Amino acid sequence: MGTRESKSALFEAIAVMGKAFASPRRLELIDLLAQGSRSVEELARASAQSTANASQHLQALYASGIVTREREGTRVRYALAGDEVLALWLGLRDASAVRLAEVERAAREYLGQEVEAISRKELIERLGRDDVVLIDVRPPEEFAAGHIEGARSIPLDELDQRLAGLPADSEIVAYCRGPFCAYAHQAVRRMREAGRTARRLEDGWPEWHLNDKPARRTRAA
Amino acid sequence: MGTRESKSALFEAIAVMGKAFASPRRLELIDLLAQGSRSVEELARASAQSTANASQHLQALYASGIVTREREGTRVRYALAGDEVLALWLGLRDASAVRLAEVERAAREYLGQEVEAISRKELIERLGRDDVVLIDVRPPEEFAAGHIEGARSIPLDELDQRLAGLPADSEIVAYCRGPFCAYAHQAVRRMREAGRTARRLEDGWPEWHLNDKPARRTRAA
DNA sequence: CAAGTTATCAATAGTTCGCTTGAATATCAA
DNA sequence: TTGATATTCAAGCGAACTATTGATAACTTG
Repeated sequence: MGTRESKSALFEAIAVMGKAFASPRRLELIDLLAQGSRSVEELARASAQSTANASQHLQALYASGIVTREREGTRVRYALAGDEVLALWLGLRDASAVRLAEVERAAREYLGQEVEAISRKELIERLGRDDVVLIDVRPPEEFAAGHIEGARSIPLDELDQRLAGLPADSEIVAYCRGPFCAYAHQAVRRMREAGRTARRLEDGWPEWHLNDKPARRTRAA
Repeated sequence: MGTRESKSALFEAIAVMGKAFASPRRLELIDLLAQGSRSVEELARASAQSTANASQHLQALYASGIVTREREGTRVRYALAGDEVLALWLGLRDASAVRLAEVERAAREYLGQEVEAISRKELIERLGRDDVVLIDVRPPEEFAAGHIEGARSIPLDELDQRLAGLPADSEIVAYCRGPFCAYAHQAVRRMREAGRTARRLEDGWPEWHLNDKPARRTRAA
């Protein structure tokens, strides 16, 4: 009975997950978790908020089904709950960039001078021909948690010192956390200043990983 | 300058769209709009809320880039802003069903006794062989706004009277707004009670429409 | 232009949210 | 057990959100 009641109960239950995406702080945590699982303290540090606050948000994310958690000795490791959730976050991010001018504007300001990008498809081709050097400019922990096959880890901090070790005659492609992450942009700008031929991959690791799946989703998103 | 500031500005801007999905009432409006565009008053009536309240929520959805609107004489017609937005809503709905037991429970309670479903793929095959009768049991306005090619509009209200007009020897497949919409379930139950062979389509019109697109998304979701 | 519809606005009250601070708890290592 | 580290809990307060009500504005029709 109570058709009306149970219908609104359904929307209320779905909104529990929706609320997870309603706070900038939580979105930043989700974005970090899209790179791989992390402890509370790491997440708090990387997102520049207090541990207590990060912990609260992470608990909210846990309650809304967005993340899983696992105790590891004295720390607790949080991770995205699954690829549907990752797809949802990327979808929100991209849809907001399309529909909200303010997102586009903020992204442009944050990323600085635009640098030339290479598509996923072209990268795959050229990797097959061994025609390009692919570098992952994210922090080493994120590389360790997962990276594009064939990439070398060169964290942005170390780029200047390690640039000499890269072949001078190949084009270099840098990637990082995603299209709204500034690392690859910065890396490419620095390499070009140093006289190298460099571009950034249009996407980052999460997108690569998601699109690399054998059987895609059955239903939307 | 202000790298930190502009980064948080970016997440704040994205959260503007995220907030749209944080309220059950708004989700219900989005779900209705997934069937086609509607005026404020229609939406208010269909979701059993006051016009003023629906209007407020619709304005919030407009501000977050989820919907577009257009004045039509004395009324204002709202519509989903695009397929990315539709995909986002379907993704949230499905992800919440996977990750939140409460959503599953509420859906089961709302839908009542489960009825046998037919997959999209099988339906396409059998439609090709003219082996099945497909009926759309949504309200007529929704059928008019878009429907599966080859379907006949038989609103649930009229099913009992019009059942006699359907061939007695074919299987009948009913579809409605989506997997969480009760119309198709009810239709199939009634047809079976009347001695017909009937199943429901696993998805509804929005999913069909979205998956029918020629070139799918470039990036996630 | 007057009447009727449809949509929005404005003000309010109750509720929830978000961040801060300081204390409490859990685990590990010595 | 004690100390150290990582996480969570609890309380508080201001801000933001939500639904309600009644008034107002926009548009169409007669």
